[in-house]
Amino acid sequence: MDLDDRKLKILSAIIGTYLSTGEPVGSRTISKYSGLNLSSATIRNEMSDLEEMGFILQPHTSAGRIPSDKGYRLYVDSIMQDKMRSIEALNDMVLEKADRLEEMLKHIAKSLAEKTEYPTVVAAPATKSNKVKFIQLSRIDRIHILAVVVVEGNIVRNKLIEVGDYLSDAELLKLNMLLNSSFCGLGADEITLELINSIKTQAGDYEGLVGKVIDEVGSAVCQSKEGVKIFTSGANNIFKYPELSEHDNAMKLISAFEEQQELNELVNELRDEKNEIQIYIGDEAPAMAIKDCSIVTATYSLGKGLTGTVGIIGPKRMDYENVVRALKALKIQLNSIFKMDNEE
Amino acid sequence: MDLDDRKLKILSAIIGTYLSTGEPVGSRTISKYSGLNLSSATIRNEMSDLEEMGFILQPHTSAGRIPSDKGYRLYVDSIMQDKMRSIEALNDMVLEKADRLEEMLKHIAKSLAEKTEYPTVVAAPATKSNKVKFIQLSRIDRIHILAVVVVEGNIVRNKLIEVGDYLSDAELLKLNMLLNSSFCGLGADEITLELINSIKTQAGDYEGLVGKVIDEVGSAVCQSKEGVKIFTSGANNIFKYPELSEHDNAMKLISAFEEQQELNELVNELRDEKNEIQIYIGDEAPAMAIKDCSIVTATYSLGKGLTGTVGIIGPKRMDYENVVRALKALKIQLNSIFKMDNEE
DNA sequence: AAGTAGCACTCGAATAAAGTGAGTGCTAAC
DNA sequence: GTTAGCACTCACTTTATTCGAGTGCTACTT
Repeated sequence: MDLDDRKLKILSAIIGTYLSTGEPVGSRTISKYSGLNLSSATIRNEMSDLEEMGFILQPHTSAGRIPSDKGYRLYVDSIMQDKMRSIEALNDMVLEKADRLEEMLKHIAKSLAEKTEYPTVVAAPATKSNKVKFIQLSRIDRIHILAVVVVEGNIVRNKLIEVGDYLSDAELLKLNMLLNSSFCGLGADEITLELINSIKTQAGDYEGLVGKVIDEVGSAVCQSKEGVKIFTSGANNIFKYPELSEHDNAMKLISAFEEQQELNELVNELRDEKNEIQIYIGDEAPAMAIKDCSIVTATYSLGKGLTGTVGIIGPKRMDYENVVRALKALKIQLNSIFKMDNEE
Repeated sequence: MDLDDRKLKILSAIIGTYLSTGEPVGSRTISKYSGLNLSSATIRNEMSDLEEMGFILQPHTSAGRIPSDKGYRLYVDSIMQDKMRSIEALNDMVLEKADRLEEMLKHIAKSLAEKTEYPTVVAAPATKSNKVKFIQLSRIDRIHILAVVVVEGNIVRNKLIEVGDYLSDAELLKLNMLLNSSFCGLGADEITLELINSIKTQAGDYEGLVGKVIDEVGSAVCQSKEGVKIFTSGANNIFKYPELSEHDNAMKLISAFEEQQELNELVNELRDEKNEIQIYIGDEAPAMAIKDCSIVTATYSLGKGLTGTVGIIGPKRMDYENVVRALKALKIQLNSIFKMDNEE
């Protein structure tokens, strides 16, 4: 059977209507409001074909049709682009330039959730090899040393370390110089066990302390995939969509958002090298918790392999057009922000 | 009318039964299982009295009785202590000693939520006047200065500041000395505008930079009540209690947990000077979102006026005994951890 | 051959009616 | 004071009924 133009138009009308109502769509509705000037009977015949082809399905006999995953897929792949209506862009999404990356990401998650009315997930940038920019040990009091590690992208980490003996200023200075001269500019792949051992030896009495600092450097620098920080917002939006707020579904989703574990895996799975916007419908996404949802993700880049992921989770009947548009706009903003950071 | 011993026993039986079943309790149930050896008719008479006195109520005629807020109140105030069964204490709640306070608090919220199966809220310690312990500016690159501020309780904050001109090591050292000698040991009440102005003047060309640092010092030191960090966990537990997972309620609760705004106010409202465990039943707590819940809070102290709050939110029929016990145990643990911190 | 009107049919959802049973209050007897 | 007994209440369950949106099929029109 052939998916001719008319069938496509009808399918588009069905999906469009279903997106906004969430109710199965009947032939009469399409006949009246699609502007195709066809009787409901004709529509019915076409619908019958579309169903046979697997693009739509009936929840039960004598109900209207709803899009199948395959139907949604066709929609986002081909139909959507054709009708990209001109809607005001997302430029009013204020991204105050936060000086801390984390705050900014949190803010992004929140803005996006408010704007789109869907739950959002933002994963912090991760890279296989962040480079160390700066290390500093400071004495806080007699027994506490504060280690501050800054890596590229100006991600700051600090760790309080207890020491047995008092360290003199001179000793601290020596350690600082040792650490900085050894590590600055190095990425995870360049920090070898050999190097670490050599430095520990050089540290002499302070091997323990230096060891702890190096641990921190390590975790700052290699941001292991699993450990990437993610920020979520708008989980409560699921209550706006009846099909998601049904008890079991809601529980799964809320749990996933709280635990973050599954989201983390999901986001990593979905980290896309091709740097484009991606749409996963239903089972296409590798996460049980959202198998009744769709997720749209964008990979943003802060340059030099520093990439993170932004995702919007919604019902399958989510407003793909606007979501995609919002993510595209966001991507541009993020890129420009990073450029600003660099130029200043 | 008199609340004699028998009435008390019956009330206790009603509440006990209701706590575990969540269903209205009938006279026959009490007659059979309470061990009082009274007929259902007698129980009915007593129940009628208890209802008149306001301790229990009927959802509708011909239903069993459920405890009223007043009944719960009496229960937690007097009945509960009498029957403190010996249940294994909460010593298996592992509190790995995290070196960062935040991680520890997060961990506490999580453990507690898992242990009790209720949502939990932990508010970071706040005090009107934390004292500054240490300030340090470091140059990260040509245009970025990292300011690290440590206050008592070893809370570390850092802020990245952009500067127009390159600062030499000597200048940085000078600023560091100026800041440390000026602020160390001071609390929020001692940092006056006069002092700030004087320092800014001394900073000369770097007034702007120093101003930003002072802002950070200010926010670190006075941890303004509203801004206290709170950690939540186990919000998904509400789905275990039908009366809370009903759509509207669930939405309110989940939103409250996500926004944190209302929780923050709540926790502040409930910060208790008397340092004891407190129970708020239903409307007793000043927060709309949890008006159908009870909340049990404990105030923990890390010494020197550094107090935080731990709260457990559950249905009114929550297991007060165990929750109170868990919080008491937690309190002891927290106190001892802090002592360890000090002695080391 | 493509489109349409018409009609019988389906089946979930909404509404109504009937039945069930846990629970009550009251009274009278022990 | 306690209890057995009984009539009564009322949410909940079950069953039956209706309703209507929507379908598939057939026959008629163009």
